Amino acid sequence: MSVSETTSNVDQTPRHPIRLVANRTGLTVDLIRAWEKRYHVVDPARSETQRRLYSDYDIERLRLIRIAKQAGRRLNDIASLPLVSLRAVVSEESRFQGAIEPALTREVSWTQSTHTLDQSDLVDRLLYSIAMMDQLRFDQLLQQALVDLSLPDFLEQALAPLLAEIGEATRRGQLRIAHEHMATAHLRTFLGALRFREVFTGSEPKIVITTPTGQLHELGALMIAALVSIDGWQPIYLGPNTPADEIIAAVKQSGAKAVSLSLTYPADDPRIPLELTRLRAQLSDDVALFVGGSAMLGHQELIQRLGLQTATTLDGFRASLMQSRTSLR
Amino acid sequence: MSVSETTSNVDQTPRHPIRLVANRTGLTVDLIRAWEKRYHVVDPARSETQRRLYSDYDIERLRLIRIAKQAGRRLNDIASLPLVSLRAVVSEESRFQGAIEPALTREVSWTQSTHTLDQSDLVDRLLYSIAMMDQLRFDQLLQQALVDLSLPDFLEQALAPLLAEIGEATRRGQLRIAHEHMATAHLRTFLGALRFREVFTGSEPKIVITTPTGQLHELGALMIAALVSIDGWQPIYLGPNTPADEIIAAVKQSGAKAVSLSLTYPADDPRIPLELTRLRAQLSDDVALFVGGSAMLGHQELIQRLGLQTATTLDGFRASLMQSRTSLR
DNA sequence: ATGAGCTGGACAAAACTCGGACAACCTTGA
DNA sequence: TCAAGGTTGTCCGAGTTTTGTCCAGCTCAT
Repeated sequence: MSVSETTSNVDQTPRHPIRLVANRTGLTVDLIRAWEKRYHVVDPARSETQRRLYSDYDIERLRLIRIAKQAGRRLNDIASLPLVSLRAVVSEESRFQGAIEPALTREVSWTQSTHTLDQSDLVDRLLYSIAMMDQLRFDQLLQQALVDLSLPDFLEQALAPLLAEIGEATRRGQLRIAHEHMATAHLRTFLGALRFREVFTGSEPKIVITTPTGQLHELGALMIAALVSIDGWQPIYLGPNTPADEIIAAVKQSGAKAVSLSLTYPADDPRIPLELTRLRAQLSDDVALFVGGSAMLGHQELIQRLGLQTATTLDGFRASLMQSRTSLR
Repeated sequence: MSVSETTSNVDQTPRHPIRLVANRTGLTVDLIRAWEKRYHVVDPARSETQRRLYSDYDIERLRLIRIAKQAGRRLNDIASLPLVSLRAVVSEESRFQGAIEPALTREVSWTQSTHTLDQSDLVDRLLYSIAMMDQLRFDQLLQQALVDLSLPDFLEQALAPLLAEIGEATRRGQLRIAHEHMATAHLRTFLGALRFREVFTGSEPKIVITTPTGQLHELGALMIAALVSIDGWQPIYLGPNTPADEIIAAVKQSGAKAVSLSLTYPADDPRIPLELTRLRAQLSDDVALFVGGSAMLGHQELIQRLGLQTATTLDGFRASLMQSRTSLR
């Protein structure tokens, strides 16, 4: 982190007080100071009265270190890594890359049990805030969960179960339609903003994300958009219910290298096969076409016949997408 | 145009007494005076008898400073920033909640923006970025416009014309449906995030915002949600297409004091009269019911008969809402 | 006349500083 | 397997700075 840190597009001018850093990183003020004292994780400038002043760069470091720590890294091992390596460590997650540091490639201890416990509790709390129609609380809980979990974990362990539970509870009459509406509208906002957590340079490969004609539910597609943006793709998000011809036009104009379609409801819409077939036929072969969502299961033969990529889990989707990215060059 | 910008198109005529400012900003009278004394946060004019008189400009300054403070800023750091920088600072924080880096706002933020957008030009540029399917540019332009304009001005002078133009251009075939989809989806995200520039204490009066059954377009409703939140209301946003019974349930459970419905398309849906009538009948008399949007015009007699409040302009809407707020106590 | 606004100053709570302590947890090696 | 020692989050106390609130004595509005 010393002088050797030449390349970084992150602002290094010190201007943030420690409180703001704590808010943004989800760390406590005490912890930020402790990390500084013990490991020199950051070296903030000082105001005239000795108040710490952090830069964007510092905040990014702290965020990444927090995530790496949560994935099981020891502070000692990562505290002095430059930002680039930290990014690498975090984006690799548990996958090994070897090129980083011998100390880092060793096995990571997973404390999964405590996590999953908290998770069910989280969903309950979220549901409760919805039932109370307490939008502020609902937002608070989502916010907190996002800080506590990495984005993929947040989507898979918090949001996906939550959506399922909301559907269930509404069907059972435990939630009114009004509750479901409020939750859906808020999640639409929340997920939409997630896409912009990443800094886009404009040089990322693009992926068109939408749902086909007749598919009105867009939350799944938005989850995908948020997810791919942390893996270095730039999503071209078209919202729900886009005809095949329009998807094709969007791909051509934007030069996208992939398309992701989310299918949820209705599952048996007769337009789905037509649209998928048309889409695959008109798209150039080097454009990958992903299909996901619960309604995908009913179209297995078709998907196979057309040679589409499918994704049953978000993680699986990320993996295949990663693959199709490397095969680009 | 650039340097002469101390005005930033917010009304600077001094007219508001300190009490009103306190109500609108959520600050105490003492605190406003203390901030003035210590940091010269504002410099209100005085009446002949030395009473402070604040302008709209002052009120917005105070609002923004309150938000920035809540995000962890120190008063000293922000007290003397010009209005545009304050807006930038706040949007840096509010763009995404939680532990997040500012993405596209970086070159905009903190330092004064060098170029201010020409109003007439703005909509054209936005349209161009849509036609190019350049989502990053589109977002950048929106973000910049929001820094240059106050929120009400942004909605009225930038967004409303833009939406009209998008509709026109699509009808004329100058934009594809794909373009319109992309723009709409992005605006949905953008507008949704605006609602959270405010700091809610939970003590604000609540207003349920939605569109009735059959009305699927939600951007108008979202504009309302963003707008009322700066006037000290807490929106309970239900998304589009909510049945009257559900609206009623939401009002009852949340204790909302007002309802705002946005009607755009289709204008002649036969369900509209039914839903409106039912709604007014079931809601208690002290709940104000506002109807707005272009499709409102076709239902004048009904609206009159039911005694609903209408709003043809956003400004008019704000005014009547303000009135119904003061009449609460 | 009663309530609200004005000023200057006092006061106290909150927030930040530092050094250090401590308990919970983990790793390691006998 | 258990003890020793390392790691790490949290807390404490005492001193400083920042910030919110309150007061006294005054003027002014209704």
